[in-house]
Amino acid sequence: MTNNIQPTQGELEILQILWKKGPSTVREVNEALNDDQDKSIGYTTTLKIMQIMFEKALLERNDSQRTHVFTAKVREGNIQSALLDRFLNAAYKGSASKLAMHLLGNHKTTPDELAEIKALIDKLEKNKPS
Amino acid sequence: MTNNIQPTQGELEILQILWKKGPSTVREVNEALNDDQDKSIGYTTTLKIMQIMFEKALLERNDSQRTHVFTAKVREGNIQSALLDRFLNAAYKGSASKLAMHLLGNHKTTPDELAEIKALIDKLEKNKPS
DNA sequence: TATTGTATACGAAACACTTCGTATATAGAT
DNA sequence: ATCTATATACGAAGTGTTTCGTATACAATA
Repeated sequence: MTNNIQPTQGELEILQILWKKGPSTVREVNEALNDDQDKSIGYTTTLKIMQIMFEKALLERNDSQRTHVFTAKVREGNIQSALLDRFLNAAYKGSASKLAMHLLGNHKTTPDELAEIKALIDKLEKNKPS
Repeated sequence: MTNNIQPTQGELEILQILWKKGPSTVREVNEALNDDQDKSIGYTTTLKIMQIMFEKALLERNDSQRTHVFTAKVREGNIQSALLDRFLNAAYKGSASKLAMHLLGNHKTTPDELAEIKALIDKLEKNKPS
């Protein structure tokens, strides 16, 4: 049940890094966090959050070496879908089409992406012939 | 600049009610909150949050009567777009098409809605002929 | 073996949101 | 004028997240 998982903002940032870079040490994650933008986060802060994430079972930890290596235990797509679900209900009262309209209307999407989405819609329309 | 506004979960629920029902008293909002689902929120809790929202300029207040009447000072679409923006960056690293794929893939959308979205895509494609 | 650098563990402070108890004001009925 | 019901105001406790200082462990090296 990945539905109940609610990573916080900080946790999500760490997950993004682990999803992108694969298994990493605290130091690597911390440096990646500080690479981003203008932020400056202390090493022990990152460590603490990752420890909490480990307790919450968001991360796996290999502690066979002195320097532990952490891995995201949850899948990117799963978390995204769960978060999307919450967001859709909280902000759009469940109206997926309204969200889609805002999404496509407000953000520059490349022609390729538009085509991809349209292809998906076509597929959905075929599978569900009312 | 409605971009900086970050209503909390509780604030958003109150905004939803005010958007739907229009100007309302604290009691009306509180009752609407308690109608929803299985929640049970005290009157003073609702009052406190609405007072804070007033301080944050999320709400307008007519206190010419003993019973104050509150109105959402922010537009539904504006808040939704701002929240969507944040969410898109936090959870999808800005990939609107990936979000769209999840959205359409995971949620039952009616044929009408799909058609509506497709029409929007067509329009976008015409306006931006690469 | 003693020193140094770097790792994790622990605990507490800072902050924000939510919740509600209690105080106070006021309108309306007696 | 007093009483009652209901309104807002205020303050503080409970909870969760983020932040980091400090303690402790340990490996490598001098």
